[in-house]
Amino acid sequence: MSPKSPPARCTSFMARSLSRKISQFYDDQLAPSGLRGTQFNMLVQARRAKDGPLTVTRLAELLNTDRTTLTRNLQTLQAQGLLEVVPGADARSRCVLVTEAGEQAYRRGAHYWRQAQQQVRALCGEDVVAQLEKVVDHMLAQLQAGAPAADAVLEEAP
Amino acid sequence: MSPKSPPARCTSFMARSLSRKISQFYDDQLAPSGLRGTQFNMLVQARRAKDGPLTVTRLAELLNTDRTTLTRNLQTLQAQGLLEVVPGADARSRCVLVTEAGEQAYRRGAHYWRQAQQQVRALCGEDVVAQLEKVVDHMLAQLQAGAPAADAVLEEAP
DNA sequence: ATGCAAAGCGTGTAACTACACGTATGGCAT
DNA sequence: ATGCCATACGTGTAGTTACACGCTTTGCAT
Repeated sequence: MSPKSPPARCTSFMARSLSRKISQFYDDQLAPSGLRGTQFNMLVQARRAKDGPLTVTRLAELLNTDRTTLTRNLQTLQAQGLLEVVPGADARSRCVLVTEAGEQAYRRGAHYWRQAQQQVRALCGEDVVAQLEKVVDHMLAQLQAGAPAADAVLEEAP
Repeated sequence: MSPKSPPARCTSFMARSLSRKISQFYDDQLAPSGLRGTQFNMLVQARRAKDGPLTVTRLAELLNTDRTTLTRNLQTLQAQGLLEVVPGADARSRCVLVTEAGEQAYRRGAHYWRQAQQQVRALCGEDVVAQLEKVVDHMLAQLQAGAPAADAVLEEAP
């Protein structure tokens, strides 16, 4: 028998700590552009609207966030005139569009974002960042698949 | 010359995505205890008060958060009667204490937390979680050291 | 003793996050 | 045509996060 599994550190706490520190780093770097990291990422994904209608729900999926969270976050960018939310083909859906000001903000932010990317790699090591990428991909996929599986147990008998 | 470095994915976005999903997972697991993940972690660290006075600032360091963030987060636990914040030896400082109700909540939460820890390991793999731990440790250390270094550039000439 | 920098804390403000819930539209079987 | 479920979305509420700022207390140098 295993003598006593070590009281392993909290995975959630680790992930949260890292997220906060890295976000602060990116926010600092992006500050001159007037964008926060979250906002820049929203802009990046919203630019996919160029390749076809982009609904709120679809954008939320791309950003790995709750749809209702995106609704709130879109508001700050709308207030700044960087995004528009217009009625979609379907009368239910609403689609996101990047305004010209939004495009400019994106280009402004992209410069500082690239700097942040480089600095993080310089600080932490290219290999470490690559490892993080791998780990995140794997864990997100497993969590995505695992959470519904837990729910299904309760819905097995309708 | 390098032909064109690939447009690497955003490290901040990866970290945030992982943090959100894992936090949701832990929050779900901890739900029966009436605690959120953040709250449970606060409780865990606050229990160090047993080994000597624990100031707000010190606790914030242990939790890798901004001190003012902790001030807010403590309020929800105080409102539930799980923590107390009392004047410290130093008339400036305030110290955190875990109440008896807090101890009970901790024990209740610890059960579900262990389950969450196990499930994450089962889902994602022991090795992957270990890798995450390594990467987080390394990156946090580097970012901690790196951010001040950037500031120092501006304070070099007083 | 005085005065001044540093330590320790809280608040105002603003952003990010998601669950529970409610609303309206669409599509399809009857 | 009707009815019903699924789809798409917003809001109420509550928790998490941090920066800028201001307050009191402490400790030390003058």
